Amino acid sequence: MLTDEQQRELEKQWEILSRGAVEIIPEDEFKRKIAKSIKENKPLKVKLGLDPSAPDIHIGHTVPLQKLRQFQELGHTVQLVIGDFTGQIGDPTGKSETRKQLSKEQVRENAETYVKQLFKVLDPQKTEIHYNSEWLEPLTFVDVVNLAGKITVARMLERDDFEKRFKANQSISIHEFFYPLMQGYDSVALKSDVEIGGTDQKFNLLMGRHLQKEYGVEQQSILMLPLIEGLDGVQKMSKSLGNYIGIDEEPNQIYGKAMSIPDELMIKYYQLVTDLPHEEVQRMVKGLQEQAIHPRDAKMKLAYTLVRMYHGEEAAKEAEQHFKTVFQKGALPDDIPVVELEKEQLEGGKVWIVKLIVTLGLVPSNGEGRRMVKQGAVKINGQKVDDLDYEVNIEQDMVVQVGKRKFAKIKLQ
RNA sequence: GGAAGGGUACCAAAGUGGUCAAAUGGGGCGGACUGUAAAUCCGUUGCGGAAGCUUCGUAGGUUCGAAUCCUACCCCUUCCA
Repeated sequence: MLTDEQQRELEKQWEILSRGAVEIIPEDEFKRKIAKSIKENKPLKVKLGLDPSAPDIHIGHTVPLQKLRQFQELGHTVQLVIGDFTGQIGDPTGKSETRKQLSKEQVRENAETYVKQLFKVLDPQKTEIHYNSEWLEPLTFVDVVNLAGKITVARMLERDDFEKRFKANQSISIHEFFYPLMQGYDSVALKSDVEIGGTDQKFNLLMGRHLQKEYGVEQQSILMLPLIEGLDGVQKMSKSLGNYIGIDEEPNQIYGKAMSIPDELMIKYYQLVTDLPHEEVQRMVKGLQEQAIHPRDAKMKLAYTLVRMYHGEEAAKEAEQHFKTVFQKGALPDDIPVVELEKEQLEGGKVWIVKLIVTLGLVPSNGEGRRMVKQGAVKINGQKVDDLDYEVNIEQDMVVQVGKRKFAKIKLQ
């Protein structure tokens, strides 16, 4: 039995940890684990698996990270599993190109940047870092066959994407079946108490429970968090889709990208990827629903918060100021990238407009450049240029703009 | 191993000897309107300042001319074994 104080602690932890979770499997077991941890004063081991092929973290990744942070603040331990072994095998998602294999050194290198970024959210003192090659690589073929024997094909085909592909008569490689097995085996090796992941991970997470039981290890509880949509508001945030906000990005970038998300997404972002106190988020949500707060202001606050989280208060203020002057007042930003031009590139001080914007790196090709000029997207010192044959008299500190966001300042050599 | 169908641009999908740098839709990009939101409207979407060049799985061939026909190869799917 718990003392009254312990009981209160349990309720508090449960309230915080279950907040925002889409599903907890099984709920009562998870609660019992927390209770036991409090009673025995023993932290829970909370596992999160990571894919080392994409070493840049975006705020989509921070959804589980924020949750882990909460675990840590309540005294629990985080087990980060870097899937270096898994990453060497291939691609489980059925996409056609095979993922390029990473060498061990690359993986370690990636992992380092990765971990550095992770610690912007997590507490290093309460984080263990593991590489799953540690226990997967030594397995013999017999071990692997035994592992495969713990599961049937029918069970495998329960997994959503396998099922779909199977029904659609699309190919499924045998090795893809090993992905969930390997991930599940990680939980066996680490004796994890809890594993967290996105809703898309449900099958893999459950596999961990299944295998732990098979191998006689206490089963982990599962805590599933929502996936977050990217800047387009439709697709899951991912690097390959380019709809992400990276936590290592420039303050102005983060601020700007945050401002461009659809309104409907704001609440989700507030709830899942900010570190604001629960009560404050609630106020915001209510304000928006009752239209007491202008969506634009709410979004600016969101943008501000995100910059503050990863670059600090000062940077957030500056980014906000920058946004106001550049986009709300239409002024020029004060940090325009300076591009140096060599004298040889100028013929008598004049350069063809299309060539100029290509040289400055504002557009990738002449064709694209021509289009931009034709469409009135090009400005020189604030003056629109839509004459395709225009020859520019290059001057020192001339500012060239393409579209709303791309600027360059010319420096003559 | 056998038989059949298929591989077209960022994606989906037309095109089956010239008028095809390749319809249409989605996505992207730019402009207008706004709040760098949504919705809407307009434009644009291989490279090249032009002549032209390269592109329809890969390599050859037929032809004045090929995404389209022929040959070989690679890959995917289905059915049979």
